[in-house]
Amino acid sequence: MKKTSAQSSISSPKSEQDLALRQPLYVVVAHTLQKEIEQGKYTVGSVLPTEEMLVDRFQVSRHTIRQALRELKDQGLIQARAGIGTIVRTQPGKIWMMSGLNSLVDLLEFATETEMHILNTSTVTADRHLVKMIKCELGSKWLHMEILRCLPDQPRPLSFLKVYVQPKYAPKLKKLKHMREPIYAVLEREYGVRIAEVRQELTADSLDHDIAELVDATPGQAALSIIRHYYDSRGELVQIALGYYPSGRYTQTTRIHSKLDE
Amino acid sequence: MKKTSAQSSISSPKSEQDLALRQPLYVVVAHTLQKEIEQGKYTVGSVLPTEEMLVDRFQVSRHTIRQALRELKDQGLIQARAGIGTIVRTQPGKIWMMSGLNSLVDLLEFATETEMHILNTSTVTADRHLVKMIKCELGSKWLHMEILRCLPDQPRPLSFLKVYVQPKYAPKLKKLKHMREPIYAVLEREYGVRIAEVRQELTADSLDHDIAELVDATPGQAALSIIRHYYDSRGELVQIALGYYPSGRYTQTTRIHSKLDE
DNA sequence: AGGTATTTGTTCGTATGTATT
DNA sequence: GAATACATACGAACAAATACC
Repeated sequence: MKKTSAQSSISSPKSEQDLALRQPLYVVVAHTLQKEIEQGKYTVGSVLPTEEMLVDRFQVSRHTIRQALRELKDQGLIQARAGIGTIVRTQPGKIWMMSGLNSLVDLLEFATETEMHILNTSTVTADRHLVKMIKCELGSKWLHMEILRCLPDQPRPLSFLKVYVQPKYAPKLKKLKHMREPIYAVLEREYGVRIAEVRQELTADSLDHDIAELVDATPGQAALSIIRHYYDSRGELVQIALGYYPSGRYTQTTRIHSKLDE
Repeated sequence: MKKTSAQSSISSPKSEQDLALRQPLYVVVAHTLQKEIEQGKYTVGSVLPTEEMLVDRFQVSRHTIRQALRELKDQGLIQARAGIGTIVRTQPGKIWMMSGLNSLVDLLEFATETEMHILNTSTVTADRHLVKMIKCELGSKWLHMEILRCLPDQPRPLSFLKVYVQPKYAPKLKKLKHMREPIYAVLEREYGVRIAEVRQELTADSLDHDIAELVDATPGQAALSIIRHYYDSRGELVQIALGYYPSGRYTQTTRIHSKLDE
């Protein structure tokens, strides 16, 4: 007499869960609310239903509702204040599409909008120079690809990428010449790999002659250089990308929130 | 017979709580564990005590332990995996001190280590140019300060900052010429303002002549330009900072995690 | 100004599911 | 398959912040 009062309005009890969605309840709730915010059901500045009302609506415990709201809070989507309620802060996607990078979802979705032209592909062993560049293990082997990333309606490339992928994923990658989807999407489709975390390191640099020519920029021009390490859900490093973004073509916004301060 | 079994080993029952620390239990637990990781009690790669053991040790519920661990997880400090345990991923502070920016705490602590030389102070009204630069409201008034930020043992400045602060905080700021603490610390000490969120926008630029001279760099050299908007816990904008970091003097690392993907 | 209702924040307890060894 | 350890989910209560009268 405890199991009978479970889910009702958000996902069918057992039929649809078989193939696709066996997701936790709080994820379902969070997604539902996020979609509704995107669709304008709750506008920026407006107040979300109280936790108790959401409990009634989704027929889950307050604990589950709060966990869902915490996800949205961590994304900077909403802001909760005791005594007031939960207000919508920003509309996801809309404004930040091209520049935003607040969550992994944003990062990956942004990558989807670009075209990838693969210049060359090779297999490399990490020497000291490469170890220093991308902070991998000495002697480790990698599939190396050089890529130009372009936006559909822009004359000049967005960036030049040097990508290093674990060799076990080489078969499906090494013959590619052109992609409309990022490499992580290929890995997911072909190998079932899901990226769970990205760590990136960001500096300013001057473009050298070779790269400047590739991206149609002037040598010495300022550029963002970004090194990204991609990890799967088990914490294994699957991909490293080194990107050069000439100044004026890319801006990155980040949100840093405080929960633990002293 | 429920309240008597509360806190014991982490904070004295009622004596020390009066003046300073009336913090939630999970914050205390999180801080304690973080300090212990910093001090090497748990090294990188090692396994933290199980949640049940932590329940015994801190004499709090598992829910509270999990909330504490979630804080550390969100910072990228630890990684939990079912069936395995909770492993330490990175040692906070140590390596990333100069470069790291994973949480607001890192950002603010990093700022503490620098010396600020205030070049000049003035009051400005936002014109179209300023609105475009720092994305504030047209006609709003700001206390403007130009600052050189230096690291104690480095010959050249780390960065040049143009800072805009709400005029209501001007009295305690406008006569300053030198600080060993960042502006937010002054605001907190003098006005009780606590920064709860920072949004930053990051691009690469070439240094113009004036700024290059100030930071002892060559004109045209690449630099990170970072715009930061500081908000308090009520979501009010209290400060905007525009920083120029010549290439080679500053690197920023960020961690992006996925919890909600579809 | 002050008290009460509302709403989120924190904390306890308990049970079951899932991943790993 | 069994034991271990984290993940998810239920319920309940009180505290703290805010709004309203």
